[in-house]
Amino acid sequence: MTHEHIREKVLLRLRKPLYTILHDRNRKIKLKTINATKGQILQRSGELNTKVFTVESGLLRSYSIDNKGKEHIYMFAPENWIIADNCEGDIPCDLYIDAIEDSTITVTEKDFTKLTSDRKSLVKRINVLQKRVIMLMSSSAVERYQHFVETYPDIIQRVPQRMIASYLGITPEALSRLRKEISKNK
Amino acid sequence: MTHEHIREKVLLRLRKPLYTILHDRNRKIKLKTINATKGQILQRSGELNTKVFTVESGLLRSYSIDNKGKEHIYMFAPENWIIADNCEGDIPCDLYIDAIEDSTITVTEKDFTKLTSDRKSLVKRINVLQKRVIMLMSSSAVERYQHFVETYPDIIQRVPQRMIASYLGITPEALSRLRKEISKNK
DNA sequence: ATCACTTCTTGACCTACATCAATGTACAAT
DNA sequence: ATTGTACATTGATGTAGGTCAAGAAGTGAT
Repeated sequence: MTHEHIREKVLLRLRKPLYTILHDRNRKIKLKTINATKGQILQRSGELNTKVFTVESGLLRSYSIDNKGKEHIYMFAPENWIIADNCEGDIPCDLYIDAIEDSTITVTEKDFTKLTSDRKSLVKRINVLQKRVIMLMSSSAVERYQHFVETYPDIIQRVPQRMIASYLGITPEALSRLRKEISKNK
Repeated sequence: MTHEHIREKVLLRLRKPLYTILHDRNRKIKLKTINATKGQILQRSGELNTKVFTVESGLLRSYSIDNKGKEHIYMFAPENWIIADNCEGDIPCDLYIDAIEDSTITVTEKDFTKLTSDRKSLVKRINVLQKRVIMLMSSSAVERYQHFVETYPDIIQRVPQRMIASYLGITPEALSRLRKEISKNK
């Protein structure tokens, strides 16, 4: 069974009905309280999602699935925690969110109009960190290097390699060898 | 030479004079513009620091130093980026910040009084992520596990081990073995 | 009670990356 | 020109943690 097959299988398992809305506390500010049963999925990677979940009781988690079908948990959210994918309204999410225990959750919509430029920069920063954490957990050194090169092509020119290595979480020796491999395969 | 010795040596190298203030643009809002030369350190780990650096030109980096004296770069900050340790006013910083190139930087004070509860939660989240990134880069699986147990003792009771493993970035098998080791050494 | 299902554990083996040590290379200071 | 210093590369070897496969133990459904 190839990685593709495993991934397919895992993703299939995830295609289940979405949560049901049990109670509309206040329509005007788009705030709903829902109950989710253990295992229920609240959000899928790839969806355009603008929801923020506040856990009243129970336990949620957010996670990504890598190209081998392996889950990587990004965050647990017990009582009083807020959990959401840090994607903007028109960008597909990276994360799945589901319930580890039966949970009661308040759902609100992200309000992008209310974002001050100051808060926007915080949100952006969280975005970068989210990607970084997921990368560190699920990608090889080669993948992390290539992602870095694509994302910050200018930085590469300006800092010594050993600092790139230090950013990627590997040794300068490993980076040197990995670059050699990459250039060989072209 | 032991790790302690190496660490001492590295830390010694870092005890150099702080930056000098060249220009006070506006005292009232505590905003200063400074020039830093390549290699100059703007902030040290362990300091109580409430400064935020905005890079006008040049390139800064923030990094931590682990218990073997090894640097781990947390972030590069080229032109127009903001860089700061995400510590609160009365908690010592985890990060060093220095200049990779000669740089011009605007320095502002963090203003905790102005933090809305909403923004506070974003800042808190960044804090958690910062620790997580540094952990993933510089700590072993055992250390990450122990840190997790200390930080979220309740979560441990509520989720299957394989999810803890998935959060830590290791396999369930590895976690099982590592727990065995830890319990053996007690 | 039994079956299916999931989780945890254990063993054997593998691999990505680390460590250590040597060499090369560029460039700044004298 | 020469020496020093920081950086990159390469080789030999070590190791933390991954992979695969096989139990064991718990748990819920029939």
